[in-house]
Amino acid sequence: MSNPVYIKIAEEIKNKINRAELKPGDAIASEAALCKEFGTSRMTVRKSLAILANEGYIYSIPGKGNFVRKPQHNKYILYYDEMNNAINSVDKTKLLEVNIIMPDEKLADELQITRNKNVIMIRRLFYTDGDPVAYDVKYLIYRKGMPIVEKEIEHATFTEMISGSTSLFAIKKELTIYARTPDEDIKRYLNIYNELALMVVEQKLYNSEDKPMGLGITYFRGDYIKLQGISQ
Amino acid sequence: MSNPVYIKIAEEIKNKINRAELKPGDAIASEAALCKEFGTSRMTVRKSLAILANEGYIYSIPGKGNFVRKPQHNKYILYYDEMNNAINSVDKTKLLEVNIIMPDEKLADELQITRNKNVIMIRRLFYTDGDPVAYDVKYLIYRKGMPIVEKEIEHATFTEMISGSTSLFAIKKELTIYARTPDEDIKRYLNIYNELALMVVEQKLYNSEDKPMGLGITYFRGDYIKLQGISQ
DNA sequence: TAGTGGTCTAGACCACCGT
DNA sequence: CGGTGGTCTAGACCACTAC
Repeated sequence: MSNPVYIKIAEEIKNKINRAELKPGDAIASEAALCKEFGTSRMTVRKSLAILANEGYIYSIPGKGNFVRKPQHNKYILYYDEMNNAINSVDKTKLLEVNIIMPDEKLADELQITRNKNVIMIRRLFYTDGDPVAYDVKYLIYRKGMPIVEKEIEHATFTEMISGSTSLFAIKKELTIYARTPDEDIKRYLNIYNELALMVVEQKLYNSEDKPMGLGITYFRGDYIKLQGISQ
Repeated sequence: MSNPVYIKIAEEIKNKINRAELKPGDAIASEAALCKEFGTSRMTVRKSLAILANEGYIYSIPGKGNFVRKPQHNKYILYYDEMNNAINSVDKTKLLEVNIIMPDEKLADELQITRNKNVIMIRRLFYTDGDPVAYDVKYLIYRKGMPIVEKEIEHATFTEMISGSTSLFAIKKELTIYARTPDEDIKRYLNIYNELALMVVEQKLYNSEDKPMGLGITYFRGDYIKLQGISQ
């Protein structure tokens, strides 16, 4: 164990919190006190505290001190990619339609545009081992420089579609996840003959000015998708 | 704008990345070079770089330099609480059963215990405006000091149930989310008379030694739950 | 006024990488 | 070897809080 000092200090405080010697709301020793206790400089102590703050253990109030935070017991990390999930990955896609459409009221509202703006609609089917597992619709607000080449669109995830025209770092995305029963169209597309639930995932993309760039809705066969989240 | 220097440096580099002047894999200017460029000390520059690293923009290789990271375009933050979601919150609960059981093979396997260990099973219904919206089953490995008081159990979320006996900071949780059609039991519990999909959320709790502490399965009516995730 | 955290400096030594 | 990032020091000044 030749861990840096600031790691050791952070671990020590973390243990105190985990053993409940320090409870949420409690003040932890002042930076000066920690310097003395560990015989180190203030910058080192502050580095430890920065780690704890980053991991959600503590927060600081200038002029007062550092305090133990109430744990965020409902925050999870979720990895979502329409082509890959915990139990399945898409190995083939089929382009059903690419079209320029005028949005209906609901879509115009979602994309925060007027109804006379052009929107690219892309409808696809995703396959695994020859079976259709998901029906996918994407709506993209048309802008110049956008590649509407079928080759590029057919196999791309939502983010990949717009990666040509925008830096991926500048994008914000929102997911909405819910369960539905399929309508007749989707039953036909996904070869559903008996009762089966769908997992629906809506993806909404925003540019760096928080304006919507596109909306994607993917209807997965319930038996072909599991999403997984991990706390913190 | 009287932002600290380290914020300005971070923003400047961030902008270069967002404008694609710096692309994934590119090396950014060395710390010494940045010190000169911004007329500041190395610790200040390093603070800026620490922020960028934390936000996923860059990574560093000791002895080589700092490099622009490929954006994690599939990572989302999800807030999940079995009692509250984007479109609904539970206002009443009903305790169906609390029992000590011996786990079957599947459960014993999930909880990584032998089949002769005691497990607390809690079955509940969640209500909104008088209607049942979710059926909830929790399995907790029994340990001393665990409050099996019905009052405490009836209205608690999974994390709240174990918060008495363990520090919440020490807990890791995993979510598994999928869609299913209801079986006859659940149809009866949730007053489902026609086709309706269920959203199923499994919660698995681990202690600080990564040993399972409990498993919870919540079956939501599809029309009463939406989960939402935000990128980064 | 004394104590707290927030920012910043100008050094230092180290381990690691490339030539 | 020189250049890189990783760690660490011993100061400094500031704004804020509490008394």
